[in-house]
Amino acid sequence: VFETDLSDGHPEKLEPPRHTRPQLAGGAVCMSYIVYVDMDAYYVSCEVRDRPELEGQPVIVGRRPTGPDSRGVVLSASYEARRFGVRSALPVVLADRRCPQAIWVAPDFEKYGRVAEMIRTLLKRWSERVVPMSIDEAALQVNLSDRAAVGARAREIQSALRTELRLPSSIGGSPFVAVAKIASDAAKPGGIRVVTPEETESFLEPLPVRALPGIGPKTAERLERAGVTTVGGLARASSETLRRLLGRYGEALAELARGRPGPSLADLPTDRGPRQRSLDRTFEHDAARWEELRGDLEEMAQELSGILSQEGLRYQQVVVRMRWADFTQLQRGQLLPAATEGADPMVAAGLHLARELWEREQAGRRRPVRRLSLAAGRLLPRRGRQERLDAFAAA
DNA sequence: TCTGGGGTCCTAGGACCC
DNA sequence: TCTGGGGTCCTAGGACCC
Repeated sequence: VFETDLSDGHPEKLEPPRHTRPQLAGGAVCMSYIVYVDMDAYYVSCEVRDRPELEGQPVIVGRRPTGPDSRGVVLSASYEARRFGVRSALPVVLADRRCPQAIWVAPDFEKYGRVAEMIRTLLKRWSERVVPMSIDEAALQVNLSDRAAVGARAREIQSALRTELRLPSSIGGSPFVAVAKIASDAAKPGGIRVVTPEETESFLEPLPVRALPGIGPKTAERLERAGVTTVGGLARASSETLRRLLGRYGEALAELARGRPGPSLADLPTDRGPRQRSLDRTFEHDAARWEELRGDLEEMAQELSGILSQEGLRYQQVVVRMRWADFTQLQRGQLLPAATEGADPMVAAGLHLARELWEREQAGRRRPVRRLSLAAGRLLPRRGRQERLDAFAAA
């Protein structure tokens, strides 16, 4: 999450922000801290919570492979399992090979969502501003400006999570959201790391560029080819180099590397509704016939529209994605004339789009399909008023 | 080593509008 | 008949995150 493009057509954004933004240069005024809470081995911890006998065991959340060509990856691994080289995103086949004695637990996402709500409720005890950053991470504005006080607060929070919810966590502290997150990573597992403004540069300097949120494998590789491997190196890179390598985004990353703030917590949206809902299905064996795709797509549209209506959401866009064995993928989307609900328009649009992608592939390389995805976008909350001229008929 | 399922944001090009 | 400068929206693809 970085600010970019401040000047393009948004003159109001050039004005100083309403709130006090922490500053590094020019004197430390009101360096109010952010405490960043990141749960350890979250899915596994949720399971251990319900089954204490799993404590201290090598536990893997994921679907245990049934054969050598089982598809799937590990969702979460306990630290005991990690000792065998098992980690999230590792193919389940390899995980089973590396740690045959592991205890496998099938994922229960509803549970993880419920527990996440409990965590957020607990965190609100220490701050009115709790911003969920993902299912297992949250940032809190704590209105403290002294490292000892922040450390003490972090210990209180960590101990409440452990005793009241029986969940382990790692906590980072910094006036800057991104630095607080990086500090929580550095504190894993089970630790607390507070980085003062004065320490920020020396804390970041030696880290690999990959430690910065927003730098993934591709960007790291591009940087490495230019001789930039550490955050310190990134901070020292010239503007031209960054622009050439990473475009406009590069400047924002370098600012972060130099220890300057990204957006403040007050700028991060807390409870914006979802942008998209989607379902993905990876075939056990790549699909080579249209009938297989069609059947699955209809099922997925039924399920997805059901989820949306449960959430009270209408959709105005339908997107279909296909991935082939070589992992390349293609997508086609369609904007509907109006926000709508129910399965029928989704089935119709989905089939049309999938057919288009399918025909295109049949005209060319005719690869079988590995994964099929269906997404609904442009989501709007359902309201009780008429949205379409022809809605009278339905009413 | 062989890669799931769910999301987010950014960018570039084209169509279109005034 | 050929044309500027500004903007928005849409689509597709890419990178990243947990």
